[in-house]
Amino acid sequence: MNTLATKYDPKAVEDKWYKYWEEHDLFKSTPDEREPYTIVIPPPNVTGVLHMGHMLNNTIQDILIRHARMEGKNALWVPGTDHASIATEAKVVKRLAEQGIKKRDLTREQFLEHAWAWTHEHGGIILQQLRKLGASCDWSRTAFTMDETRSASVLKVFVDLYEKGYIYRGLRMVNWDPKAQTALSNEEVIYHDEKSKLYYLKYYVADDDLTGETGQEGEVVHRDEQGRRYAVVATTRPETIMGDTAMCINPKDPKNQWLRGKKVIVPLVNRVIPVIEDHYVEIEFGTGCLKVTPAHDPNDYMLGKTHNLDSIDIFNPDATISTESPLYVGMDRMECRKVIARDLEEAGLMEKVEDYENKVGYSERNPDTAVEPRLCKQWFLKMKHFAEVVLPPVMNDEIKFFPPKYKNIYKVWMEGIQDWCISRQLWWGHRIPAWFLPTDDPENEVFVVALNEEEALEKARKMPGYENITASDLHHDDNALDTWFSSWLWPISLFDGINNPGNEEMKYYYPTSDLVTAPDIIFFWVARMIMAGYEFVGEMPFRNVYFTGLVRDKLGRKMSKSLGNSPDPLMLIDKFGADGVRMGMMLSAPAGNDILFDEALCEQGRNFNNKIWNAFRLVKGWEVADIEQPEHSRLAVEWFHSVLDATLAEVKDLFTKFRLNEALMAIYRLFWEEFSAWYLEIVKPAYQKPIDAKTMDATLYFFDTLLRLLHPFMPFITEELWQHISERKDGESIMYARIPEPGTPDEALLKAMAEAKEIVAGVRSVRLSKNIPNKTAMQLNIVGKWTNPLKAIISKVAVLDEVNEVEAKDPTAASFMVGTTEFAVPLSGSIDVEEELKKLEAELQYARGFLATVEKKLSNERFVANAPEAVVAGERKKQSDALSKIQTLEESIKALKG
RNA sequence: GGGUGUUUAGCUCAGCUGGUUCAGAGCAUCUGCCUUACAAGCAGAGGGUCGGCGGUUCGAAUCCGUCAACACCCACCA
Repeated sequence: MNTLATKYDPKAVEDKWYKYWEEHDLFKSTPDEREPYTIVIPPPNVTGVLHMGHMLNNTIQDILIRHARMEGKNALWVPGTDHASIATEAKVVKRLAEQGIKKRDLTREQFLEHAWAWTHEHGGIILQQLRKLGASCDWSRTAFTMDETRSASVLKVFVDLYEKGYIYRGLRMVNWDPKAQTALSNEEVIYHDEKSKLYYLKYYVADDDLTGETGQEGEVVHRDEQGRRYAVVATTRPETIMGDTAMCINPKDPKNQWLRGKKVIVPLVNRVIPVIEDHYVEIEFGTGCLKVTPAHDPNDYMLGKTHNLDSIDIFNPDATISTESPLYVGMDRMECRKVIARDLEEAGLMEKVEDYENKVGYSERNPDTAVEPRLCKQWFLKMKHFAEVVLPPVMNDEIKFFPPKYKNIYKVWMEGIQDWCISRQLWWGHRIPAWFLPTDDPENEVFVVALNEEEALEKARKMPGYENITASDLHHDDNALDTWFSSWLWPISLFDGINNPGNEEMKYYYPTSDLVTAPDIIFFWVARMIMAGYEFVGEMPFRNVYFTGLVRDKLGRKMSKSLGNSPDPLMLIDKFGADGVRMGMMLSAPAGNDILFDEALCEQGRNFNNKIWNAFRLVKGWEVADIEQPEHSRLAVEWFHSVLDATLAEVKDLFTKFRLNEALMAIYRLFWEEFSAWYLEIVKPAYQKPIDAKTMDATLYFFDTLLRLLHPFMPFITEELWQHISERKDGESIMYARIPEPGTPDEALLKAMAEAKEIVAGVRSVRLSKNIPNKTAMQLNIVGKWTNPLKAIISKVAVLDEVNEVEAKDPTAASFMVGTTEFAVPLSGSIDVEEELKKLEAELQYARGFLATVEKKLSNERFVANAPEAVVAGERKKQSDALSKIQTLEESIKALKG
């Protein structure tokens, strides 16, 4: 008798095996003659902590990596973290603020010291957490987007792209995050529908001589009590009127013809501005009058350019009102909106206010902060060339997207691509390798782009007029690069392919195999990595991209801190074990759909662990003796080989399609149903009786193979049991055990077993309804001939002491049908004739109905004429089967009644 | 305002080019069992007009049209 506990305890084994794997360098990969299989991790924020999204994502990656390793490939999973420029800087600023330190009181160097301190303090926590999950990353390669190699790569690429003419500096209306005080790319702006107000403001006509009305139909003229005329402008942002430099109407708008050529007065501000005309203005929107604020709206900026308008920037970088404004200086924009609405109302300059719903852009990294359009000089990367290069390989599946619906999303983005704003007014990040030279004309900057200051100086001295310049005259650009400007190089820079092109590692590991990521960064990251791959290596960065779903709670809501519906992954691991949680994640993760996470799934995972554990206890408890192999065991071994082969083939196929949850489910059922409930029950020797060697060997082989199949999903318990199943050498691990190639299953045998199971279920059903204990051996009669080859199995599992062929059924026996064959279990006592009749008659009725539909089909000449022969033959078979079944039932009923 | 995807059992999902793998799986539910591996378990059972309507076809969950609901992506109507 074995002494193992009846419940599996993950805590006792998980850390032990992780340590073992690390100590024996089992995650490590170096180039060799095997086929490589490579994944680069989507680098998490260096100071972040593990959340459910990471959990899902990294579980999938680990499953793929472990599976590839067990297929004999040289599997490498490269880990690392991202410096997350804007998010990390925000955290550091916040912490400094808590200590009473303001960022602007620090020098760049001082600030960076704090940032590095923060990074070292929190950095890598998330990588420790990944270890708990079982992630088999090659930790010796752990990289950071701001480490030496990666930083050098970024600078080199910047200089290269500048020299190729793809990077330029331009004055543009950009998305400004007033909290972080930096520009953002278009992709970093998240639009939300928002309930707001539409304010209708009165713009009086300046020096009104009351002439100019056309009297045409449709003309709308507003007058106040004194008869003074005014235009009405609808706006959602009254606080920007201080920046108004024109009012615009559509020249074809009949309502506003009288305003043509006039000047109007900005309310409260009393600035006189011209009325301009442009077809851009929608006649139907509001009153057809648009206030133009070139400094604070992209469309207005465009109007300003075409109509040569002044631009008044009334905001400071933090979105408080600047001294350019005559009013409300220093007030926050949101506060100002309220105040100015009140003041306009009081001054009688507000026609009306309506409820309105519009879209407002928010900063991705500061979700409470509305983005402010702002005109400023930034660095941009021209994208057209890149988009043209990378669209075809995705569309023609050289790079495959799973699920493929993302191809279309990718295509639309590429076709409408805009230049990428790559500069950020931040310190935490890669400093832009540009140096400005002194110049008398502030409108025209003079700068050089170079890898470092020495080179910059050298380049500067070659410029006319700057021959004698010194290093102290150079001003290094203060801006940092967008974080994604380093992550887009990740699959290359991890192998040092930028600094050291064509090196051995690049040749071996690049292109990587699969990328696993969430779809929300398809543009930020996936698309740009493809661009970088083709641009800097001339080859795709990965062959397949598997987009996971979003992790939601079981009600389908997004996980969020405010809802409190986001479980802490480490608490889950503590409660259910890493294997249990991994399985819980995977059970709920159909390819490409969002996953509705429910703790109950981890429970199911834990229960499965326990099932495996107990199956192991059973098998390990058997004594082997030199005895004959029983017939039922021989058949069971043969049958299970076939099921195993079928599942091996199925799982192999599902892996190529990234249908991992289905693969797991197939293995789960194989283990629980086929192996535990059927196979083990068949071969299990009687209590305290030994087992024959042949069956034991086969069983251990099966168990071993099942553990291998399960290992990618549940690495810890499988290693634990695999190590116990037979003697292993130190350093040996299931991680490198091969998953066998599937053989050809014996279809006839599988079919026979399916029938055998039905017969067994029939007998068990009789037992249950007649209250016959499972231990009591019974007799089973078949009406007609036995054709099923698995009689021995049926006898053993259904606990039968006698199996006979009979001519006719004993009317007092309980009967059931499998296919067209009737089986009968003779009962010593009398059966409930009434109940048995009811059951048989119900079955008869069903069979007759079924026959009717089949015959209707067959009597349809067009069906017989048009349908393929095999289908018609199938229907005829159904017909004859139904007829024979009906006959059998009718006879039974007659016998019972008689 | 454009575009894409989804809708099949109480829940989460499979069902590929129309027909014997066609209505399936897991979980949940119900019934009976503490049967010497496992009650975190065993055995058995019930449960769906395949979102609605219309069409093509001998035949539709599957193809076409249309409507509806939900989800996501994109877009400068203040």
